[in-house]
Amino acid sequence: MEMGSENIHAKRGRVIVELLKGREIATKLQTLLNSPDHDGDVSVEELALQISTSFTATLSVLSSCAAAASTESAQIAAVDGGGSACSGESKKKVGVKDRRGCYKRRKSSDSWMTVSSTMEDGQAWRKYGQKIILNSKYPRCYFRCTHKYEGCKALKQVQIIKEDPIYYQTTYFNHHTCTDTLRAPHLILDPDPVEPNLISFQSKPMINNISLVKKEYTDHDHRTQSEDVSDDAKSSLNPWQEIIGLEPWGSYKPQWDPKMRSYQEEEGSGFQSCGSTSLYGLDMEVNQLGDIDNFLYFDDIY
DNA sequence: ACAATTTGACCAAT
DNA sequence: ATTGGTCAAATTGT
Repeated sequence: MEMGSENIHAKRGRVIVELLKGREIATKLQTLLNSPDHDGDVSVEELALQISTSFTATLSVLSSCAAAASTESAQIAAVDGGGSACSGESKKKVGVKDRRGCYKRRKSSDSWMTVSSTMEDGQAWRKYGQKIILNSKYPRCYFRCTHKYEGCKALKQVQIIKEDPIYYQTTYFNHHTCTDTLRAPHLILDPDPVEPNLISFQSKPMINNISLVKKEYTDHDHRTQSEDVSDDAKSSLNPWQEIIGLEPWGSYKPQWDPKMRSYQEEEGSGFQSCGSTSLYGLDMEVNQLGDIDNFLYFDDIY
């Protein structure tokens, strides 16, 4: 296994997948134990073994993450501000527009990550790219806010991390600045799952902090009505109707100039890293595990 | 007709 | 040289 070559991003994804798997099996086991005459196709012992295996795999990934954290912590570190994005007059094919591909990573921006069983988040997005990602089974899709040309800088990246049931890992960059009237009319809610019922894993450089913060979260707020999720699909979400969020790590923050149709320098607001409720050590403010099902938020620092 | 998506090219960072 | 993020022409959808 090329464990060492795998980056933290990929490892994080695998951790999530493993945990999801484990919980899936645990739920199965629960069902099995609750049924009066459990003569299912799988034995209790078998399920227990699968859970154990899944968690072992998770721990294995985590320990390797801790080792790699220090070396990779700077991977998104920024080139300090200053020069324009496209300074050089480089060799490019004739006929190609000037600003193509010109962008620059920013030191930091609002960013957070969620894992959800649906891609739908109530926002109007427009896909602008897709990439095969190293060590990833599925491509990463790039979206920007539909109202980009009104100045909204919101972006997101979506990637399937697990199938059957399907899970999408979504990384958001920048909050929407477009007005409510510009958004989908029936979805005025703040879509940014910044401080919902959350679990945060903060690691500097390794995981040393877990905190849970409670907040209500209602599902219908995050789904469009036009988006017809079949009853079939809905039921398959349970009990997986959660979103797992991972905290912002540094990233760039390009500013789109609607008139110039180009990116401009800008430095923006810091992310309110829900630190107000972060605590050291393992702190469970959520009364029970059931609450976690609604929304998980991982606060993770590289 | 316009709007959204697809996809290879392009660029910065590593 | 490789990788990931973005652009924009071509294509598809409405």
